[in-house]
Amino acid sequence: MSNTGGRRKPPTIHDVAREAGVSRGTVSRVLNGGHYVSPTAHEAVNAAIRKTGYVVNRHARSLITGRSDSIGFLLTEPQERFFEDPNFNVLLRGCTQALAAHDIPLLLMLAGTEDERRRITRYITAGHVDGVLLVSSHSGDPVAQELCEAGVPLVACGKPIGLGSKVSYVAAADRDGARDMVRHLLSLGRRRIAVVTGPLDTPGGVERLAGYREVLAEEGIEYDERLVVSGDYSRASGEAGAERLLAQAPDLDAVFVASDLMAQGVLTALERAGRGVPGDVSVGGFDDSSAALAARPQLTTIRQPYDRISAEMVRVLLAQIGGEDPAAVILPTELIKRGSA
Amino acid sequence: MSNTGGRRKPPTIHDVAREAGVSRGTVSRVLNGGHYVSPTAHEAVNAAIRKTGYVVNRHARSLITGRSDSIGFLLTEPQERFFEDPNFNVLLRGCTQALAAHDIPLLLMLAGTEDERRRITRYITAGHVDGVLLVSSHSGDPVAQELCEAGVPLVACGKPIGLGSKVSYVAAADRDGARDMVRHLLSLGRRRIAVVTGPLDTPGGVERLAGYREVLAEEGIEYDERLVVSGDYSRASGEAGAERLLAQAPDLDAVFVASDLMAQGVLTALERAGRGVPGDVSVGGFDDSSAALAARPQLTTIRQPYDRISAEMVRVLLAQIGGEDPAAVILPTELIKRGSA
DNA sequence: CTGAAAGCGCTTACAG
DNA sequence: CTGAAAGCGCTTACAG
Repeated sequence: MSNTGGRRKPPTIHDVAREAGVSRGTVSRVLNGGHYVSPTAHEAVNAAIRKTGYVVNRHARSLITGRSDSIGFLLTEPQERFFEDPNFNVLLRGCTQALAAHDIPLLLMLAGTEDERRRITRYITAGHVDGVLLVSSHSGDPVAQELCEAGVPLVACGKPIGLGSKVSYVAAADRDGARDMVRHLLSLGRRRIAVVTGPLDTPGGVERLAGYREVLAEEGIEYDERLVVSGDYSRASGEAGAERLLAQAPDLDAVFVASDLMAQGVLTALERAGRGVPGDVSVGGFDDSSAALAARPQLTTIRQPYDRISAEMVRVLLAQIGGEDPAAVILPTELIKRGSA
Repeated sequence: MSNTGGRRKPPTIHDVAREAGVSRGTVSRVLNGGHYVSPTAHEAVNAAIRKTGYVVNRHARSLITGRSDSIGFLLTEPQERFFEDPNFNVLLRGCTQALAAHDIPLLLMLAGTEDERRRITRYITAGHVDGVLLVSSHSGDPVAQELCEAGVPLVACGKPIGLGSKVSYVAAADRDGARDMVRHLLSLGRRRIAVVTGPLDTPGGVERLAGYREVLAEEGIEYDERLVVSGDYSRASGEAGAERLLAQAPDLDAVFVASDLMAQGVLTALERAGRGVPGDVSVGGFDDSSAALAARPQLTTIRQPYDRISAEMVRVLLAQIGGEDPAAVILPTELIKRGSA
């Protein structure tokens, strides 16, 4: 207990064995599940562990098991998005906590530049982590590609475009969510519904637009290109997108925005244009991130179940590391009504 | 290169040695700085490394060096703040990148609950990381206390209250920043300047209030308790604080808010009360986080140099791990003028 | 400048 | 159920 200054050498399995009066093999067996150990020995070892304050040396263990018992959280998006988007935080926290429950540390890896990508790919394929939680849904991500080919267990957040079906992912039901929102806007009496999509090389970009088109078609409303612009999920792109929409289709009476952050930008542009929300224009977001509550008015939006998404990502990844086959998990979304629509 | 399915066994130092026609000791020497190695051997080893695609096994290295070559980024704040506060993101990213430049992975550690705190303290004191970047400035943080006593190299972000002077930290010049802001508000002709402080058990809470009081005293303006309330750095606490201020001191003509996020809340409350910003009331924030740009109007604020803060935290921590004494680094702030004051 | 050898702390067949 | 022993991949004095 008393550790006066400096770090002293921590006890090893050898110290525990001596204290318990057994061999190191027996201590190790207790540490690894307690199979083939007599109750007496088991107890003696546990007591010795408590007494010595023993904690396993993970390096020694990893050296022999070949596993690192750690997981990488890899972000290949441009750096700025990471700051700005509250969703990342929620995901990162959820994954860290889910892993902590398994006593597995999370290594944060940022691969923004080409150099970083190379370094990190090398690090991962060298086996320094047992698997990777991937946040990046742009198509043709070279890092994801390489990791896949190297056989590194991998779970993506959102369906990765262009990586084939052998890669695991966890995603929200984007299309259904979009459908719910557009139907909600219709139920409000809106007919000139514009849309600000996400990047069209991401599933969220493609699928949410698809949901929008589906509902319009089902209702016999003609698809009007002037009502459609794309953003990059940033607040600024939402603002710029709304400006283009107002110029192209001044008669719009609603905007479905593919992310809450972009919706914040849309609100700014509408306010500047003198359009009241929700009086003149209804605005619907997507995510139910903290941006939805920060917006004025607060955003009616589609909740992505980020808590469940992170938990499932960890579950699927650990299963895959354990030898299971890749899997895709789709989680339902929910319409959250607030002031903006 | 071609790695068809599955993870094959990576090359070891032994493979490199054989390829280069030298002993493993020589390979190791090349890996660790190249001292006492002939140019010929050096070249042969490098070529062999390239040819085999060798990457050092960090577990084996750590086992013998006793270092983990990894750093923990420890957050002991309640979880919610982590999401909401954009400053954390900037810090986390900056630290990750600064460490990446040294090829040192960052382990993200969240110690929100008592259980997590215990688990993480154990993990760290067991030597699983070489040092810790600490984000928590509440006084009497038990984790920080324990780590300090265990002799774990530690650098805090912001001066830790109650940990004595032997712990390293990097902080912005809180008091000076607050002084600059209050002087700016005075220069605008404001005289009834209110303040929403941070938690008074954090240096940011105490010091920014101190700066406010100093300037008022210097200008012969009486300190009025009704103009002072405290928040917890959250948006909601800013909103609530402004409401109390409006009730206690309806004649206020400016508010200095100790964080941008709280300032967003203040803006919401002022708007609801029908007070125009900056017409009726000038509002000054602190941080220059993304919240400052998201606010309407955009916030005049005090920039904390988070890029430099994270870089310095890493520098000081690595120095300390290398045997240097603890150090405190204070970085200057800057007044950023925008629309709110 | 270089090789042979010891040893870091653990796990895991292998005999008993 | 248990111990003795080999071995994971590396670094580092130690001789030369």
